[in-house]
Amino acid sequence: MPELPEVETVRDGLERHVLGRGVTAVDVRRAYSVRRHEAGPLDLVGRLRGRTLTAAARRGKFLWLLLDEPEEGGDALLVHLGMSGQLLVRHEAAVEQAAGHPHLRVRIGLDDGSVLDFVDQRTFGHLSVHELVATPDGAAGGAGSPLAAVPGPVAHIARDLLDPALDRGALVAAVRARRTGIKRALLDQTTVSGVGNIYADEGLWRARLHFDRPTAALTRAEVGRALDGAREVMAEALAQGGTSFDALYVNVNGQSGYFDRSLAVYGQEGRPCPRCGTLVRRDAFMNRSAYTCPSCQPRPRRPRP
DNA sequence: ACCGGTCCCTGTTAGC
DNA sequence: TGCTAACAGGGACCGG
Repeated sequence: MPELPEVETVRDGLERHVLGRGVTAVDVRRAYSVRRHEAGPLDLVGRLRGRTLTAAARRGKFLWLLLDEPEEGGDALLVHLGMSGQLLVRHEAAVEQAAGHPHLRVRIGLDDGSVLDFVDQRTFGHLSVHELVATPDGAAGGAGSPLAAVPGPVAHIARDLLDPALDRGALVAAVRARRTGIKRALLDQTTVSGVGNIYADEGLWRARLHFDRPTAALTRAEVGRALDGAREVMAEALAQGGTSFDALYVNVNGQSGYFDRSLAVYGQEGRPCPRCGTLVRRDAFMNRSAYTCPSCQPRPRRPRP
């Protein structure tokens, strides 16, 4: 599934391939894929047609394309890829060849004859148009952090771990102020964004912390290790997968082979921990999974109250 | 205000 | 072989 590194790869690909292009047509094949655009598919089409794509931005797993001739404060096409979403630029013969793709949800025609296709098998992803709002980023950025203009639905999303403006000290404090387990805190988008199940588990393994350790009882150093671990794994994945947009066009979905080789615990139930050889364990967690090394990441003695 | 549980959706795989 | 259930999971939403 697209995690933050894949979303950043897509953003980078959009920046290099569709900026400056004008929107000539929008074909919404499945209304569910634009469900977050409250005024409906026809309104979405009207707000995009004739506009020019002027910038590609991202926060966490949300990405957006800024639109020209802004209204007061500007507006943008907001995209979330969900579990299986892809944004694909198609040229020439590929435009027609892909027109019948079974999972093509929205097709955006561009003024050079190419199209930007939103393909999404499991339909958790969505597109919508929103005006930009200013956010003080109090959740993670703290006082003195730069203001940011983001689409309305992103206003409550904290800065992500790859954001240069992230205030690490304030984030550590915010995590320790929570009354929950460390993995829940890492996955809470209002505290820090962009950390999904994979990077939470890998970051906690690097930090040698069990996912259910209470945040309030962790030291600043321990929280810092968990955040740094997640950030480092994401940065490494980004470095490995950064060319997939150019190379494939058909697949910006993270299937570069990186995960097969590099994941220490995620999806590795029953296989040896790369650090100590103890077999990796899977636990049910938040309607999904949590993977740990039982030796490196011992379970807290007392469960959280 | 904060926290935890539930649900949305579809295709693949495991199990009986 | 054919069916059902489990699973993948970010984020909106809701009740306590």
